[in-house]
Amino acid sequence: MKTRVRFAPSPTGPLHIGGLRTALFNYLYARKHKGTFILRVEDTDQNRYVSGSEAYIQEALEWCGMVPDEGPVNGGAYGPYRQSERTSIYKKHIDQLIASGTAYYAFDLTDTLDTSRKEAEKKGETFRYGSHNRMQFRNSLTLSDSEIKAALEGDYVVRLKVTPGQRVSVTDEVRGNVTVESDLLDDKILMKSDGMPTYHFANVVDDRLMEITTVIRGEEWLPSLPMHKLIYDAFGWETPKFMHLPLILKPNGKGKLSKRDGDKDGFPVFPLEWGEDTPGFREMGFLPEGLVNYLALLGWNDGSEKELFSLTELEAAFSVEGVQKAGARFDYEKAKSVNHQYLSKADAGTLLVMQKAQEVLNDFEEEKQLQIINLFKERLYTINDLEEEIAFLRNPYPYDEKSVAKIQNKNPLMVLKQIALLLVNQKEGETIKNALFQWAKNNDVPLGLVMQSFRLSLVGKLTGPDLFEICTLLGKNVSLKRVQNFIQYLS
RNA sequence: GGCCCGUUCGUCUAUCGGUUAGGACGCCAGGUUUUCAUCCUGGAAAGAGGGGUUCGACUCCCCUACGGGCUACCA
Repeated sequence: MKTRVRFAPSPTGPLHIGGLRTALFNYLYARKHKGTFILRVEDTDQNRYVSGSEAYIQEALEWCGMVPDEGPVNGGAYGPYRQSERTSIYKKHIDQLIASGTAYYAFDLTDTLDTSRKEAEKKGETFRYGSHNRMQFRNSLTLSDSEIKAALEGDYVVRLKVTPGQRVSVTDEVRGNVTVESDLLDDKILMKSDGMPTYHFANVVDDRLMEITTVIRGEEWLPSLPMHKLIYDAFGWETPKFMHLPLILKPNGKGKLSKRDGDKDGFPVFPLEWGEDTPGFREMGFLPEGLVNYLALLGWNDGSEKELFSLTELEAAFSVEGVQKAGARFDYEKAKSVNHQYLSKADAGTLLVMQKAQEVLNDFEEEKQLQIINLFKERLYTINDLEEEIAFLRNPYPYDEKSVAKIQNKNPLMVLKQIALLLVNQKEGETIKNALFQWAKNNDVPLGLVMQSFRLSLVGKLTGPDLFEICTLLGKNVSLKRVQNFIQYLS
């Protein structure tokens, strides 16, 4: 049987990296098994629907290089990939369960249930609508045929009729068997009063109809897995395989990663920007390869010490055995470090089209842009670092006071005048490096003083790439001018 | 509270009964005939606790603790 997996997000806002990683693992699983990667949109909650999120999700997947093989627009043999467009399918399947007696109508008011819930809570218990109390409520199990017929004219939901006294056991590919007593399970609502299916029902029906072979999703679904099994059972269907992924946790503190954590500590939690106030990894200067690689490492490894994987390498290396059981804390420093590796290896052309590079390099001529990128790329953790790195190219001011203080009383003027002299006599295509070093040696001038004075005049501080490269980049005239300016400043 | 899942350096992780418990990020110290957020070398840093099983447990089992998730007509 051909492997088919699906990534099934809800369009309730931007996809965050937890969701993106779920998508990635689905994608990798599909590629590894030469299967099909499907994007299904679970838009059954009309209240939480946020327009633009579906497009966002697609753009994010595309940016990462994970384009779905099916969905969400190209219909075909499996019908629509948006659940809101599949309501007739769910209706048909609900009727099937009603007919077989594995589901029933319920007419209870939300208020009634809320009250029951509060009463139970007062007693320190959890309210459950199930075999022990379902006969106390208004539903098609307790009402007469004529009452049911009348009630069906108004609002109603459909609930799963859970058989008590059985052990429900399902296998998860990552954790092994998960077992729960059916007495503990709710008669879950399968169809809401607005006619939309709940997640649980739509999910099972669609996974079956779309011939999904392995369900790969976040660990938050693990507790409802036994209930899903019961829905499969109600239809007499075989279950697909299940793989529940560990959650991505806050960098520090309790709980799973949320948007607020990013806002607080200044790191992105979304792949792409969502509105102007919320930049994504792309806007923060990440290469998609860097993000994808880091995300793959969060909760998975290939059993070796290898850490750098291209998407293609991941497709081959991915395996269920390597999936971690415990939640993984998000670590922005590590993410940047991975990104740094990609940045330093990427070719200049790739880097130049990145947002920030465009922005800060725009007014240089193309050849200069390439020179700059090549000189600086090994120093960047994100492409956005470029802005600060090259700020001195426009001007080296203000001079870093601490650094100036370091050399001030060591007679830097003598050195600077010599540098100026060498620059004046510098020929096209030559560097003054050798001449300068030779002079320093002959006159017993410490090299540290020479280099620091020179760097301070060109850069304004004591950091940056190779100084003579910088000198070449700035050109003879600008370099000379800066040295003269610094002489003036010190005098 | 109930149920489910988990637990190796601060963090991500290797180990699938016998290892000086390895790597990466971060941190610290050196080095790269100049700086540095690059690069190289070195260092500090871990099996939650208690019981078993076994000749031998980080590894298998149980208990406790801790962490996470779920407990909606949200997904």
